Amino acid sequence: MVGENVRKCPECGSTNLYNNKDKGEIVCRSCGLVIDGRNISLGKEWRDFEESEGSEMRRTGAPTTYTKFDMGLGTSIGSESDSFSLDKKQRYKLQRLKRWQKRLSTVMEKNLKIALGELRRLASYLNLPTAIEEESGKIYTEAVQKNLVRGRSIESVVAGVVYAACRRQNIPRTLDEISEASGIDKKEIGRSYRYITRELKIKILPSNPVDYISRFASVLNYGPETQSRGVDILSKALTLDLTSGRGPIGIAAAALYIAGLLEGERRTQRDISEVSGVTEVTIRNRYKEIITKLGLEDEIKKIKSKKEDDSDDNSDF
DNA sequence: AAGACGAAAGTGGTTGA
DNA sequence: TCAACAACTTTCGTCTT
Repeated sequence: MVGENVRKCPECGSTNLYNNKDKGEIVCRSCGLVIDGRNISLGKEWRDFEESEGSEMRRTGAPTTYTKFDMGLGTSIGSESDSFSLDKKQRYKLQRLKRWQKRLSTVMEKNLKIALGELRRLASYLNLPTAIEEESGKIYTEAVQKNLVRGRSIESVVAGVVYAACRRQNIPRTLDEISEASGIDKKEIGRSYRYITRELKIKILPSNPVDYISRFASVLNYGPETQSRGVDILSKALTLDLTSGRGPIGIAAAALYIAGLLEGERRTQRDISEVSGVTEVTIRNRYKEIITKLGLEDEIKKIKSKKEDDSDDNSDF
C-alpha cells in the first residue's frame, strides 16, 4: 500500500497508515488508531486514495453511476429516424423504452434528484466509500421504480437504504450513527429499511459482530492486543450458541469489554455503552453470558484479585 | 463518589393463530 | 388482526471499589 501521502497519525505521529477500504477507515499501523473519524469531511482525499490504489474505473471521464439519476449518461432515446433500419420487433421495443423513459423522467426524476443529493450528503458525513454510495443509489432507484417511496419521506427512505447498503457491504454503521447523520428517527429508519429490503427482496445476512470491533476499539483507544483479543472472544462466542437472535452490536460491545479487562485496558461499561449505542444493561447481560459459556470467570476473578493484591505487571498469557 | 450489578417494568417488533 | 413472546431499554436500588 504505497502512495499514502503525508498524513500522520495524530496519536503517535507515525506515517505508517493503512487505508482499509473495506471498512471505510484509515488506520494507523503503529497504534491502531482510526484516523478517519466519521465527522471529518475528507471527501476529496477519499477519491485520491482510491485512484492511487490503482482503481481503473475512474480514469476515463465520468463513470456511469447510480448516484446520478440517469446514471450520469444524460442520454435520451432518439427519434424515429434513428430506427429506420430496425425490424418491427425492435422498433416496438424502442418505442416501449421511450415511453418508459418519459415516465421515468417526469415522475421519478425529481424524487431521485432530491434523494441522491441527500444520499451524497449522508455518505460524505458518514465518510462512506463510494461503493456504498453506488449501492445505495442503485437500491433507491429500484425502490422508486417499484413505487415503494409513496407515503414515506424521501429522507427516511434514503437513510434506510444507506443502512441496507452498509450491511450488504459489511461496512457496519449502526442505526444510531445514521440517525444522527440524517436527523431521522432511528425507528423510522429501521421501518423503511425493513420495508425496502422486504419488498425488494434484498437478502441481508445478519451482520457479523466482528465488523464492529475495530471501530469501537479505536474509538475507545484500545490497543491492538485488546482488539484481537476481542475478536478472539467473539469468534469463540460465535461457535457456541450465544449469538442467535441477539443483537450483534451488544455482543461485540461485551466482547470488547471482556477483552479490555483481560488485557488490563479497562473501560467502564458506560464508555462502551456510549460508543456502541447499546445500554450498559445489555452489555452486562452479554458479558455474563459470554464469560460463563467460555469459562472465563476464573480468569477474570484472578485479574480482579491481582489488582487488589498489588499492581504487579508480570501477567503473561 | 463512581462504577458494577441486577430486578422490574416498559417499548417496539416478530410470529403464529 | 390480535395476543404471546423475545430482545432490548429505562429506571432505580444495592453493593463494591
